[in-house]
Amino acid sequence: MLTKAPRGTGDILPGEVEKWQYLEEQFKKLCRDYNYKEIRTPIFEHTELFVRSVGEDTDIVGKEMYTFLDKGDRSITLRPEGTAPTVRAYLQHKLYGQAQPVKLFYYGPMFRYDRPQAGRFRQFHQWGVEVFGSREPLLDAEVISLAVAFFNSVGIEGLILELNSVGCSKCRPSYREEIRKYIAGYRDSLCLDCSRRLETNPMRILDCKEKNCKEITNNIPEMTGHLCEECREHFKEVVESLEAIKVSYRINPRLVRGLDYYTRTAFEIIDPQLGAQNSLGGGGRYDDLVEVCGGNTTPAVGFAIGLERALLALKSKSIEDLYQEKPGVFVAALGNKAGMEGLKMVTELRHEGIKAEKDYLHRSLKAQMKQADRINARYVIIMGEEELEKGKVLLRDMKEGHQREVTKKEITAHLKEKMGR
RNA sequence: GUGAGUGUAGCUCAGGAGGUUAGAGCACCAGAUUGUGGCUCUGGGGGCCGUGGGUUCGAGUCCCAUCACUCACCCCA
Repeated sequence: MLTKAPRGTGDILPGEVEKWQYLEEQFKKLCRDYNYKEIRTPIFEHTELFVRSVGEDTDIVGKEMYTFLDKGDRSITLRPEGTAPTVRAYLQHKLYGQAQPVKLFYYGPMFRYDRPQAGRFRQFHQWGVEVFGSREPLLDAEVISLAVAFFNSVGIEGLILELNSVGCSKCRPSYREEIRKYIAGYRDSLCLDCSRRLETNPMRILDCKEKNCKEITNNIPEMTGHLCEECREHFKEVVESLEAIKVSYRINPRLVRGLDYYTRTAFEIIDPQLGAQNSLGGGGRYDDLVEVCGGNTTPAVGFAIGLERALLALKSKSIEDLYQEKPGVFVAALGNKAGMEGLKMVTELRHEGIKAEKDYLHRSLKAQMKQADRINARYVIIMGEEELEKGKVLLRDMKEGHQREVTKKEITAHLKEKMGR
């Protein structure tokens, strides 16, 4: 236990972390181009925030939250998602007073108490964007296109964008009733979860993977046919906008997201090559959430992408494809006196922006050469007693395999020129 | 929370239906003309056999429990 990370968590080690850095850079760059500003919120919040916003009947709130009492008897929850905290911050700092719409992005760890499996962890990382203050369908298209652009920019291919409209507080209740009525006759044939859903959230039955439930719901009228005038128009324009900017999509009338706050647009990006957890990201519109959290009516739309899953989809790509190790210089010093000179040398080189390393284990020259080779050193500076007495060092080109004497004074300038800096 | 599978060296794995000091490859360290990398050769260090019980003269091997990992269900990123 002492030497084991808790279940569902893990360390990101050198060799793997470079991939993370690569994805993080790409995402930040993209957000800058789309004019989104970063926001950083705490990784824990008052439990109430998630219960109210994500929804009492959702799996996240019902069974997946890391909740505890702090020493002041406050109920605290490690954030299971990023939208609610962003909404909270938006209201707390009165960001509605800024130029509209407010376009934000975030990145960080999220926590859900779930049984781990491929692509699912208890601590995982998401990044997402949230836009407040516009109900324009064109904005939905922008948000979706940003998610799609990210996957394109890092070379993840073969994804499917699924799209649906889940209606609004005006048209959804009647659709819910419709489902209830339709299914009432089949009540006994439903799976256990679904008979519960019939009461709590009938729309989720559409999403059930049980064979029986699927058959029952097969002929249920679709949500898209029950949208109110405004929602239907909105959905139509989202679709048209996506076509206008050439984002391909697939309408899935059964797409129902697991968080209660979604209205109208709901979408998910799926990698069919992945296992059971194949959703790389998803999001949608949540026009009522800000109000639920105590603010004025403020339409909003956003998405979240799972980093671990993006990495899974990227698996085929090797680190070398994404990340080039900076070539450097290895200083091989022989003997104690030379060792000190070696330290001075690497310090000087580093100050010049050249990657430099030396030996700290009093190893033989042979071993030091091996080390130099391993860290991909382009040059090795060999300093022995003899050379130092003459004020000179040996400069070895590891790639060409030859070496020559250079005076110690001019070595830095020399390398600076050679290493292109 | 439910189900199935798997836990032997840093990594990937061997260990015939229980029997001596638990092996290999890779990695690591050292040496092969005591100042020169990659290739090769030689040697070396490393293992509470996940943990705890039990059966047995004897358990890495059989039984039970437990923990962890993996995959799936549920749900989602």
